[in-house]
Amino acid sequence: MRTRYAPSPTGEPHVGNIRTALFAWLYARHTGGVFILRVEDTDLARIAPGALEAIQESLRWLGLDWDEGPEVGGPHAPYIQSERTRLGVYQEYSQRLLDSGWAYQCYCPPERLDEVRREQQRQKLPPMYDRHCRDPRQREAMGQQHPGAGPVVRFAVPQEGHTAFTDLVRDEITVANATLDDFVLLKSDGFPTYHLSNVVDDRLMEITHVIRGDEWLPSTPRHILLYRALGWDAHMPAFVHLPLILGPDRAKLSKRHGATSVTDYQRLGYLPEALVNFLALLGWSLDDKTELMTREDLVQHFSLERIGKTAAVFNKDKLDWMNGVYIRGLGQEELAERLLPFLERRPELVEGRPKAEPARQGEGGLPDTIARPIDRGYLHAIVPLIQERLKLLSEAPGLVDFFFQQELTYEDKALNALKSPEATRALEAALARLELQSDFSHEALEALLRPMAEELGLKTGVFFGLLRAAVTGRTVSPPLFETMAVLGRTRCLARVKRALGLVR
RNA sequence: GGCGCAUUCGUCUAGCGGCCCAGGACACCUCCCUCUCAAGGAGGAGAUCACCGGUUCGAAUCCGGUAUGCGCUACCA
Repeated sequence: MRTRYAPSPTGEPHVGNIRTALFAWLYARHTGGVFILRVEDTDLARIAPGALEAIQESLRWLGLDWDEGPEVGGPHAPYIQSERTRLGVYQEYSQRLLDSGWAYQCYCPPERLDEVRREQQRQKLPPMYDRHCRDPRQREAMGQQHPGAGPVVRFAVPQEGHTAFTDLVRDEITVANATLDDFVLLKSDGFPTYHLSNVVDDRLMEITHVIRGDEWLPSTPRHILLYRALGWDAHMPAFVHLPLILGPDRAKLSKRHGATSVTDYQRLGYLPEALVNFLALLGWSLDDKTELMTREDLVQHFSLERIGKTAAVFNKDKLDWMNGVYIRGLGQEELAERLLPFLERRPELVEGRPKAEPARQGEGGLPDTIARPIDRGYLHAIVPLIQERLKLLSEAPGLVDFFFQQELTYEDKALNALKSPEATRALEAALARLELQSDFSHEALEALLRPMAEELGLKTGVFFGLLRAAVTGRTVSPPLFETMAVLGRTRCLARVKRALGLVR
């Protein structure tokens, strides 16, 4: 089996798009086939600088390796369509269609096309090219009228009959040829349109399964017609149209919906393994129960038969949950490593992150006042305390900053809780005991402090809350005794004293 | 406007004629655990299977129509 992912380098790849890559990759890996990356950059106006790199980075980050394509090469190189255009690949097939009468040159200027379209819309007719230049005499006249502009090549769609094909997801699809217009194959700049380049390259690269988004379903009949016109009937690939991914408003997911590019998710602190798992479940399922699957599980179980037909809303809450599950499943060393770039705010450590971009939401890192590089040994001690409290890697700075601050900043809520004679009395008593305590293991601290609550006539929740506020500056933190143990005796004593100083 | 596709809890989905007055997951609610927050455990609420008609002893599952939604309708992919 040979599948391909054929993105257009117009920007950072978006999750809907990369889901298509995932499915094509999964199918190739599942069948022991070949996964190809092909770049469809035939629209000069739309290509974005750096987009190709972003696509490759995204694929790499998710672990979707390609067997043929940019950088790795392959028997059908080049894999970049602008380069193939320069080699005359599409020109050749366009000429072949011209010679066999399946295509014709069209000299209609854009203004005329616009006008025709407007008129059709006014009359509530389907907007289609009126096939003006399909007539050789008209064509010649038009050519003389507009000598400057290079002509485009259009496909001569049969005006009668139907075109049918089988989609592996949706079964039989039939369209009346009369509803198809004479679409452009070769643009006046000499570059092919998607329809031509896609069909030609899929054949030349011996693609067996065309796996792509549902938005391509309507143009598949054109592609079928092209295969036939080129005499490639016997080599028709199987078509697999994937259900679309929708935003919360149920419209096709796009940039309007906020964070949708793969690199955005990376920056926000999602794990690639979580994203892969989540994306695989958008339009595919194994059974009625299984949801957590590693990349290996997915490769092993993936099948075209179990791809769904209905468009799916991207459920961010569920992704967040799944990301938390994967974070909890990480080894502590591993988690610490992955947390480092988010803590130090060293963008170059977040793989694939293009160098000098301004920090985005969730990317704050620890305050600049905290020395870099941060102490790894200390971080390793902290990690177990926050592991089950993280949904996103980017949440770490907000959870651990108090561990690192030299001069603790107190939340208003925490400070207010300390401002009562009761609180002062409790803190003073605790401080006195802590000063005599040398063992700062969490067990020892608990053994020391828990009985104190009763002595002071305070509920443990209240008493521990006061200590928490004094030692972390927060009303919410990891468990008190473990936190104090990690902070250590010196910091704890200093902080309790400082808190007393602030409220006395 | 034309063409195409789709329609099961708020969301992702299971279901391919009787096992389903519909199962799982996220989110939500309650309780348990508990020093806060999480995590975890136990429950709960939530879907007249879009609607109408047909086929059948029997339909979420098959057929037809309707409605709604989405996609496509460029010298963009």
